[in-house]
Amino acid sequence: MSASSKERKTLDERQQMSDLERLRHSCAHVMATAVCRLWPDAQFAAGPPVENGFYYDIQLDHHISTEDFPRIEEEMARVVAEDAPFEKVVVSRDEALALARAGRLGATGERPAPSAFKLDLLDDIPPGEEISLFRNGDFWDLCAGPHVARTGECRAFKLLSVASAFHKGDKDRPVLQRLYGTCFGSRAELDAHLVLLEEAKRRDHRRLGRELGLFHIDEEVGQGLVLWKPKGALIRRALQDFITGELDRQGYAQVFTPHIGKLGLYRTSGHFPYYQDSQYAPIPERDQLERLADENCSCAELVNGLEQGAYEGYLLRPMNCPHHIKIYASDHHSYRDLPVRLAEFGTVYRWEQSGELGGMTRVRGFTQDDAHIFCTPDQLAAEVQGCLGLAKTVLGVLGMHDYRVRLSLRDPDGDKYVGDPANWAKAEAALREVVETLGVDFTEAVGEAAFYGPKIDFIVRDVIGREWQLGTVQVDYNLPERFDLTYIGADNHAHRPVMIHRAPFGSLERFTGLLIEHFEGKFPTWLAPEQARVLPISEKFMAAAEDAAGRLGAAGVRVSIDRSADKVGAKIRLARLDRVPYMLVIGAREIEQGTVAVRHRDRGDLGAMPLDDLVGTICTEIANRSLGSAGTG
RNA sequence: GCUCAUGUAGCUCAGGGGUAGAGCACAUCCUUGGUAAGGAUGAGGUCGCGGGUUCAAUUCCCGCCAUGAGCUCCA
Repeated sequence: MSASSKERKTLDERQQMSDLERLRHSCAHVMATAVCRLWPDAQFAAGPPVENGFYYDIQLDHHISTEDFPRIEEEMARVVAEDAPFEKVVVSRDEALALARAGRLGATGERPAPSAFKLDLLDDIPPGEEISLFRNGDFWDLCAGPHVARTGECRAFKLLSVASAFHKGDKDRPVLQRLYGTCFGSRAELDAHLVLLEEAKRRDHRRLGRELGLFHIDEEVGQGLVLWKPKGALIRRALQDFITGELDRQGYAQVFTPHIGKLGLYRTSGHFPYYQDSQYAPIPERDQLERLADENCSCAELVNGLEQGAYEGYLLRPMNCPHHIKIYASDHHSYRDLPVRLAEFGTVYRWEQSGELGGMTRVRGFTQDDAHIFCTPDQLAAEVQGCLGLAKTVLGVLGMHDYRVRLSLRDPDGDKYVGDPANWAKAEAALREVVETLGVDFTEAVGEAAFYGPKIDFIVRDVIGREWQLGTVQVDYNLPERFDLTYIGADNHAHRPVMIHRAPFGSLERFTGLLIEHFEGKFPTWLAPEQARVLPISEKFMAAAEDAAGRLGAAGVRVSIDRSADKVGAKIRLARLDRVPYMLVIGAREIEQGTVAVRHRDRGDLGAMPLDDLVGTICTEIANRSLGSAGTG
């Protein structure tokens, strides 16, 4: 499917634009009018409404920067004040072509240069479909609409950012400047939205990760390589323990395998050299390197030799499957043994493009909560069901309900797929049947399947609205074939098992990043790196504080003592900034009464209670993996 | 990888052709306190890295590296 056909909406869909989308789309025209007045040689491509605003793609020699925003906004305000009507004019294709050739579309007057992008967009309009222009004052644009009545309605607007984008999302087409803005029905709504954007920044896992001491990414270590600091590691351990418990219950076997493998392994799997652009470069063997150096071989010769298998080397693994496959293949299997479920927190390395890296959500080295299930075709549906149930359980325990499920199918016209069409049909039917029983909404995405099989993905949004794939369940007919995997069936003949790749978290890095944003750092007690902090009123009560912390620690609670010379108010402030769920204040009063004064991160002052009561409360909360008040926001 | 922007103390940021500043954090001391910031003093910087222009560059120019937004990509 080409980008343009994916993006192009039918006329019907366009007419169904919501009021807000209509306003924003109109504001995009207002912005284009202003840009056109300031830079008459600007060429416009497409300018649609998007989720939180609108953009217009512009080709212009002048590089628009944020410093230009005030003058563009001023000009926009003028266009709004003029309150020109948006007038729709239906034209014939020939008329539209003539106007575009005269440079009159996306313009405030005729120009020597044709409206090249508009000509291109005209080409995409199917024969027979109505072609319309919209005019506001002098500004004429090829546009199906709809629009608001007058420019005066676009009062509450703001330019947000400028970025680049390829024309029609195609990297072989020209790079355009994409100017983003937003528009609301009222100034108050706009202001509320801008406040929301600011709040979103405060939830950003990169910021919280630093403030809470969870992880660090160091230039000298390498881009996209996450260092889990002690507090982040505690969260990860809690997650791994949680998932391990679920795997034990569901009959998985845990394995451990190395992070590298010989190139031949990946030639067999098909990942080398075919996908080498997204892998770290191979590690050639030392004696081979020395021999080549002696022969004054060039780099290109080395690369060619590695690709063709003339010399051997190792690869940082881009996925765990081949190792698990080799474990499966190391034994003979009867149909009675199946399914074989091999699980590992497996670390993989992928050479993601530098512009795509960010925080923990897109990294170059990450650990999947991976497992591979080898089963008979008949077992496939039940196994997939188990996987989906696990993913759903995991998300449910964490209070993450704002996700969508995507059933990714093959494009029947595509040629990138491997395997028997009958198997595909069977697998797709099985996945659809299972996902329907899951009790969540799902969408089907044709053409999104992996080349080796269909899959089901769990997709969540981050704090700035970007969608990320987390958990995934993928059916694979390809690798069992390539590695010639077999099991002996009841008929005493060798049969090909089906493989399922699945990872309910996706990767611990991405999942933890999204979890930080989901909880705004306020992890439920079972995940909180520091579950309780003892705050002695003064140093005089340090012994009592030590005693209380000792008893909490003995009960398995992660507890610390604030030994600073600060007053209680300051200690509470710091503990709250660190998002510690339970604060225990200890002073003369508590010692006399044999209690501790408890304050909860979200619930405030809980009053005095015997320490044993509190230990019981906290331990129950941890054992139940209770969400408490976390995750409700 | 592409376009644009950014890079000054651990963090958030101000400044600006004549080798640097604030707040917070940190250290020491005073204070020993009652539920979101007690006070004083001090330490801390090759102004991302490398070139160039200049008598002089952290400041201007170029290249690189990193970060951010968007695009493209994600087996």
